[in-house]
Amino acid sequence: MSHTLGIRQAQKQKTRQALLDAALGLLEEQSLSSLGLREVTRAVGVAPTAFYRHFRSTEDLGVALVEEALGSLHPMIRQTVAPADSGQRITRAVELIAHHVDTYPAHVRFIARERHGGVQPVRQAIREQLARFAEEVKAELAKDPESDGWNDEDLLMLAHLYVDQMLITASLFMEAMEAAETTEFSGEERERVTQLATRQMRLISVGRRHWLG
Amino acid sequence: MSHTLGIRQAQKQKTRQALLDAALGLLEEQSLSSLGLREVTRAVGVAPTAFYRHFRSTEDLGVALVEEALGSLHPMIRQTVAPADSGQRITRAVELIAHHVDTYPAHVRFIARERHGGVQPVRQAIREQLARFAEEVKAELAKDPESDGWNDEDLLMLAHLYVDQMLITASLFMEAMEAAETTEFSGEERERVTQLATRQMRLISVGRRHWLG
DNA sequence: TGTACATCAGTGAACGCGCGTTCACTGATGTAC
DNA sequence: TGTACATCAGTGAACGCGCGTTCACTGATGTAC
Repeated sequence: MSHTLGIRQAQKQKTRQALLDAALGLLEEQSLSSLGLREVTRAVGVAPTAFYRHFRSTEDLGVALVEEALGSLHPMIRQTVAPADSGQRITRAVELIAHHVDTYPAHVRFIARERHGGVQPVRQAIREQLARFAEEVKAELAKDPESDGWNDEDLLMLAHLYVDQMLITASLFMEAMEAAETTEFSGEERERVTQLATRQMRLISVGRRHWLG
Repeated sequence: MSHTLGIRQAQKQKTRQALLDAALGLLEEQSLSSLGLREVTRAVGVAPTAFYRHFRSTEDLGVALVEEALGSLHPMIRQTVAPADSGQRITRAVELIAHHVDTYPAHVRFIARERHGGVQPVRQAIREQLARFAEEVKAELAKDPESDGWNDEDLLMLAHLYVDQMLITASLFMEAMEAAETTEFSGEERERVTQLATRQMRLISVGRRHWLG
């Protein structure tokens, strides 16, 4: 039978998750380096000191958020690079990215913001996870017949290009969402980003097909 | 004859520049959204209240830093896309980017960090300047014979791809520099980034050459 | 099943500190005559 | 050139406030017998 957590453990995890959620919400309008411990506990409704039962500092909480945010990204990336013919793969990838931004906007914003942000351990955690994703994408790409004759280094180079391009596209959808809240052109902006991202990925795919050719 | 500033104006500009320089230094280890006004004036050696003679807030100072940082980038981008044969153009572009990161590391870090940072007016200022750069790159690309048959939209799409790629490359050199301070493999890391960036740009150029082909 | 003790997530008071902002000021620089 | 007044970049004291961290605590949950 499955192991059930004790009441105490379950409640602790619930509070921890509430802290993570509250922090993610507060990070919509600021960076991790200015996020205050008291701010987070106030939003959850617990005493400031309760924070220390879960995290050493807001930096530490930030690292936990990286795991959570990139955990949600993981299955999305898997789907993105799953086999399909090239034209369809790109269309599907852009749709998946748009859907991911709709579903986890705060996660996407957090990663984009803190990837180059002011907190070193968080930057490093993001860099490590993205490197893992690139390895995974590389493994998928290697399965394509188009990858015949490619060496490992070039495949990894291409994988990084795709991963970066996914993040850029996610950021563009994010910006479009934010603009939509004030300018009422939500659908148009979104369509424009879809077109742009699709063409950029197509151009990269064309480059791939003619590489060394 | 050239107009000389009065002593008062000259001194004021000097203090203003000192505030900008100090802020840029302090932003190596944090984000703009956590930068304090008193921190900046303390670093310069003036009273906190002097800050208000130059900027309304640290946000306002941030917008001024965008102008300064992307002002220094402007001539670099011009050189980067200046005519040359394709192979040489890419080699030269990567060298120029590496040199720019060496010369203005704090500017590069600032733009990478605040492009998706927590301060909306600063994000917008960066977005506007990058859009201007993309327009400029597009104008240069349009001059190439390879651009025959390309419509405006696709040229701008390609220009954005190049601009984003330049920023990614700059970030990679930045990371390599930071890693070098602790791991003593400075030259190797740098060479690795040069190789990676060169190949990625080459792949994009191959895609360009065979686009619609 | 019941009892006695241990654990530990969350509390609440207290601390010293640096923050952003206000205000009236000073004294060097600028200007009018 | 000299004088009298205006301007204004930078000062320094003062303010109320929220911060991160410490500490001894409480009381529900867990465990041993």
